Amino acid sequence: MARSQLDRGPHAAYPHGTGRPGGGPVAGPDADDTGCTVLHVDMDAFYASVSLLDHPELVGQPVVVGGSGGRGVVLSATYEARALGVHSAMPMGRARRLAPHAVVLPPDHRRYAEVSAGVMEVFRSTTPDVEPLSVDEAFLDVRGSMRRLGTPRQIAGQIRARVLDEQGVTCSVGVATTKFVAKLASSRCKPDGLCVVPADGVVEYLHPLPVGALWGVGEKTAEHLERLGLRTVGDVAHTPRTTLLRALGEATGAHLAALAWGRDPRPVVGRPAEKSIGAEETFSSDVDDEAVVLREVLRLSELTAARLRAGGLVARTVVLKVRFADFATITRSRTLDERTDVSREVYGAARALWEALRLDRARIRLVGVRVEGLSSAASAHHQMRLDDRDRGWREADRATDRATARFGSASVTSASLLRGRRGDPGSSGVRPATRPEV
DNA sequence: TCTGGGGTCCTGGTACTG
DNA sequence: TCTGCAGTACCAGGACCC
Repeated sequence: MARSQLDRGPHAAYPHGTGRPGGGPVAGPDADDTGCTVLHVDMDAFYASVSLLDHPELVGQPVVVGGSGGRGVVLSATYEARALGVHSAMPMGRARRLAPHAVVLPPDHRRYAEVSAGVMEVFRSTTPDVEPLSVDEAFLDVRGSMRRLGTPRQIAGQIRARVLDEQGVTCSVGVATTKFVAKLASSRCKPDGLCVVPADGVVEYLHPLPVGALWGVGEKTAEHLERLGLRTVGDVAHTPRTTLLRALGEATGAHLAALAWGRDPRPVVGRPAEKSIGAEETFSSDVDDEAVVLREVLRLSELTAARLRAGGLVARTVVLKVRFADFATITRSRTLDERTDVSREVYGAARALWEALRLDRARIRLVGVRVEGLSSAASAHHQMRLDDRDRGWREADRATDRATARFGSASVTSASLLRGRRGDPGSSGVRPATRPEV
């Protein structure tokens, strides 16, 4: 989806590959695709496009998808809304001022997952080498599919046609020799575009672009580079590597030095294993009541631990995140003696971290709970059987998971969470079973 | 002008250990 | 027993991406 700086940057020096002074197209739908076996497919305004499938009467109108609460941000917007200045991640209040007549739709994540699965199926029937980046974009390595399906350009065309035909939404495809350049190309031919960056045109394509086009350069790094007098990718490319390393650190400096010359050795691989799982929640208004904060920490701990168990994982480290009313954010973490997937243990660690902060009626905007150091539960549980310190809690969690799977997430909750919901209208029709307080 | 939520990666500091 | 050192783990924060 178009959310990065890449997407928001000014257009390429040779947009849509109409040509370059004194030569063939440096990039565009008709450029030479020899050796360009990496495709980046990015759905156009995905959430908004999918929402319009269920609201065809709104096609052609400015539509914004986002939370309707006071603190929501724009998840996606149609190109008609974008023309008015609305973009994703923008606060909803500001979007409403920019586009007062825009229709605001709430997100429908179930529907997005459905369409995403269909799109990914198109990708996988094209090549087994698919690396999903998110629900709406993926890298494809089509080297092994060319004999069957044609040139990379032809394959890109087939994918675009099938996605539109089967799912009713458009996508843009970048075709290049590397992931970075393919991603850049797809972002710069949106919407509903195709852009090939030929192997011998990469440097010419990259160097006029602003530094923000480099993958990993956000607002802060761009400012940093600007202070060094570096405004374009070409400026970065012609800066001594040692200077970049000194200014940006070893990893970032080396990364940018390579990307600026179009060097990106990362292969297209399947989705790597998750490294952390977490949940966070922004309160609808700032909270200074510790009991309210702890109830939320409990709910987030249970949610996080349930996701651990659903994935057959255990975690070693628990991280508590707190954002204050002034947006200052801190994190505190604790590494446990034993890996766990038990809600009570995750909450226990998170609560201890909260108490160690010793806050005195601080105004809290957000709390979050995250677990890291993930590994397979199968091996960890073998160890745990030798010391079944939490057998009862683990069994309670399993029972909760079964009830949740059967009756929905509202069916079982901790006693303290139930108290927190007192006065809320019941919604499930299933009488919630309470769990012991933790 | 007001900044969500789910993540990854990197950096620098500190503590621990052999 | 103490000290210095190097390697490693942990911790906290920042930046970035979608």
